[in-house]
Amino acid sequence: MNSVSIPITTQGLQVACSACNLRELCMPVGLSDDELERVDTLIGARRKIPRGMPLYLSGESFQSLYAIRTGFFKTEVISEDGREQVTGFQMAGELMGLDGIGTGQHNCDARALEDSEVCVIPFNRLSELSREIDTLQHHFHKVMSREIVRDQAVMMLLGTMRAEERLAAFLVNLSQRFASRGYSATEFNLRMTREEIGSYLGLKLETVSRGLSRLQDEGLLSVSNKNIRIHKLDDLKRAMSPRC
Amino acid sequence: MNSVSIPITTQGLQVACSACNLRELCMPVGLSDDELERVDTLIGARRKIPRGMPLYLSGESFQSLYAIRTGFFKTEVISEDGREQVTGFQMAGELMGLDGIGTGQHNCDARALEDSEVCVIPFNRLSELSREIDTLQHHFHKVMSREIVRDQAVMMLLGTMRAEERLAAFLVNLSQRFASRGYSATEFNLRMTREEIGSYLGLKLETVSRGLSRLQDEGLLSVSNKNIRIHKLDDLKRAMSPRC
DNA sequence: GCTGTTCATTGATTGCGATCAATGCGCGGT
DNA sequence: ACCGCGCATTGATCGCAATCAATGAACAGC
Repeated sequence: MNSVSIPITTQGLQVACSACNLRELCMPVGLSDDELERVDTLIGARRKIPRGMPLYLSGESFQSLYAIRTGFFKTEVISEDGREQVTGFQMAGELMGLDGIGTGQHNCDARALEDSEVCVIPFNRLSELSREIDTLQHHFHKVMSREIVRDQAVMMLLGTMRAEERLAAFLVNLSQRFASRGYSATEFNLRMTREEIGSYLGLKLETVSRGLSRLQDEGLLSVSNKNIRIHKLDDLKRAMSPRC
Repeated sequence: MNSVSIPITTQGLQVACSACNLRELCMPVGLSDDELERVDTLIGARRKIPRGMPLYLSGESFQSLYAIRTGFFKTEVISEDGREQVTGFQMAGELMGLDGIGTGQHNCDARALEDSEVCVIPFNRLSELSREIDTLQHHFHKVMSREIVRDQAVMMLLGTMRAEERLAAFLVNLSQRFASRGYSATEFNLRMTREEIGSYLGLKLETVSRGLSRLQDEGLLSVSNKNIRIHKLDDLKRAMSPRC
């Protein structure tokens, strides 16, 4: 436990960015000590979000970005005519709120799928600081760009893949993100319901359920409620491609 | 013709950003004369892209963003397993290439659908200048953010809408973009084929064709090859919503 | 002007995923 | 431990869009 050496604030236990174990995920590398110190001042506060509660809602004024410290979120867009769609699932180290910059209002709901904690990053401060620290500026631009690329990958999934392929792609993606955080790539618990998976993948919950059962029958994985054990990750990756 | 008073360079006829009639579309408003002058230096060159030719291809090293001066483009992602999907259609005043910032490589193909001309914006110069000019920085962040929001809207289209609804949404979107450029909102020529529309909307070309015929039968519009005349824009907007 | 090619339309049929429906399971609350 | 409710699974059927197929229209090249 390194938290004993960390300053305690009114917000509770605080870990500076410079000491955060998620640093490689959400901060640029190669900052000088001086720069790192200034980046530490970026984080305005922490916020704990209990499971089921919103971090922000569509229409709320945009002030800050949020970096997930612990937990799991979904973002969901609700259109004028009442359609809902999950646009993403976010986990530790990922940034939320980028969609609010354009209009000054949040454009989707962000909701915790389990008890979570985020770092609040006031956008004004980030803008200022990124004018002074090239590396930070470039890192921020990269993060936004990667979000665009991620969205394009989802567009391709929704536009061209069949149900089982989408499911395989979804699971492989989760697997990789867990792995890059030091968790098992082959065994994990889903934080979201079948319905939320379906909404994200453009499928109905029954189709998601059937797809998982099918992948299980094929021996690629085992499903037990929210627990997933991937037995043949290679084959699962192959299942993302057509006619195999 | 105001071009007689404009400096001529080796690139041919040049219009400074400060004098460009697309300024409101691709540049921030509220710049001082001094700032405007510096923004003028941003544009490295012009490039003419003949119909069918690529502006850039996936995998090429990313150096610049491109602002469309005239013409019409599509961007297309090609996945490892050979799937292709049109991820967007871009017209005058819109920015292309944002997806390349994250990896340093272009991530999709950008191809001219008609003879086109773009302003080349070296990304390094844009980064530098946006460190000095707050307004420019903020504008750039807004543009990126809006791209994310746009992509999310496409995700919703692909995830939740039926064929005819997608088609209506597509046409209404085109209509609005033409209108905001001073062209007719109700009569325009499509620059892309049915197949390209289908790829963008996650439909087959036959379905696109049938959908257009159906909207025509319903009296909402007339189709004659690539020419579209919208008769009832309000009803077309309503056709975006389920069961009407 | 003719020809070949690309693009578009329309019809017939198929098949995947949606829908409707019933049952089962797990978890939180008391 | 029991109940109640949300969540998940599985089956039966339906319907929309994909697919297969044929024809026609537009357009570029010679």
